[in-house]
Amino acid sequence: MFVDYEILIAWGSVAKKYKKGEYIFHEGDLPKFFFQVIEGSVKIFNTNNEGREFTQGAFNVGDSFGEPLLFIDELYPSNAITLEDSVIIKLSKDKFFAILDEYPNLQKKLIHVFAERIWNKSTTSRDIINTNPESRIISFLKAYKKKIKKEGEDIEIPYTRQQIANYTGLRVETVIRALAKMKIKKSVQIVKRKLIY
Amino acid sequence: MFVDYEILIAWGSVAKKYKKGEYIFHEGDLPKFFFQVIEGSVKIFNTNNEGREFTQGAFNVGDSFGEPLLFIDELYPSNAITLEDSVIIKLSKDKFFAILDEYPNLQKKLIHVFAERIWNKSTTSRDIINTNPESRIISFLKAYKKKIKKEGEDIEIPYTRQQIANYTGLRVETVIRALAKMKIKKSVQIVKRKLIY
DNA sequence: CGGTTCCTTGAGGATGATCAACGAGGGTGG
DNA sequence: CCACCCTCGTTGATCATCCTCAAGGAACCG
Repeated sequence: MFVDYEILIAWGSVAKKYKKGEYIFHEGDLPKFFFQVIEGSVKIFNTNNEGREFTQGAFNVGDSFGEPLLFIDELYPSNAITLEDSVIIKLSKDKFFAILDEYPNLQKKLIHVFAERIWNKSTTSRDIINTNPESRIISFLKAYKKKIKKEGEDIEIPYTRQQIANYTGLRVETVIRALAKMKIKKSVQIVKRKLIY
Repeated sequence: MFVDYEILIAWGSVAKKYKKGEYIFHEGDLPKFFFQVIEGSVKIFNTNNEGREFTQGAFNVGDSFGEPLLFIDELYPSNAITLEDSVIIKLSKDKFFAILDEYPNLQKKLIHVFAERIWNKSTTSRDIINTNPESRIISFLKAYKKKIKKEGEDIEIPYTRQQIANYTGLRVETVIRALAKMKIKKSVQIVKRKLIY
């Protein structure tokens, strides 16, 4: 979702700078704030005890994140970290609710955004549970192209092998080997280590 | 979510009977209706080409389902099927929107329900991606107990091994063998094949 | 009882994970 | 310009885990 900066500021929200790699919240924290990215980008993710990571989502300039938790009585199920130096605007839960009451069409926007996230997470689980590495990777790539509205064309994928692994729940080596096979099958191209799909 | 029957009926919704195992919609269908369970229960799930199944969620009397798709421009990512003989109320998309406009606190309810679903799906992906069969099963059991608000006590789990497998993305045999180990470790009990946790 | 559904067990195999090592490329500072 | 570092990509060998296939047993129901 995106809430106008004027509104956020009028209601007393505070912008804060974060260095690359700083945590905005941790798994298990009590959710108290609405967050929106002003500059930079944010990743929401989980790690398990072996340090393995799973990326739940990424958020860029204009996106808010973590809002669902404000509506339910649960702790954050994941961590949020900046992917680069960033500025994040922060507003207390009750003020956020007040804004929602004031601007009913923000509620509609929110419903819309939540609906998208549910759809996203449904398709992701579906793809991850059922399939082999190659299909998982293809699903991920398709989702990316869809997100940036380049579904027709071949584009360079701006993710490292490790990032793809984190999004698909695979290991780097597995991603690399799968991509190698896919290159032979010509389902992807690899030019100077850059992935094209 | 739950919308009062009087409201639904006033707006011309239709109740339909379904036999056990009938499809309400299929993956790939165009979403056109709001659905709410009046009697019986519904499961939303995916299958892959090998017939493997993944359960996305289950819905009981009073629950609506599939609503997120009404807000976005996508086809159903999953199937919906009745788990027993059921009665489902059905309302066209635009009438559903009209109701939402009429009753703003239904919007709030909807936001709340969507938020819960997002949380659910996040924790599920987290648990499924990262962990071994035993932890996945424990996560599933915990989620179930939480849902029915019996978190303190040991209860009989009303799911077959196959159903647990479908929820956790495992195979039946794996579930059975994991449960056997867990029984030895005393993390679950099995009495006359019934699972207690 | 006969059928159906569910549970169980064993053997064998495939696949992805793990561990270890190395190569390529880009950036930085001397 | 070169040396160094750091991140990212790659490869091979080995292993553990879960899946697959097959068969049979237990429980329940009409």
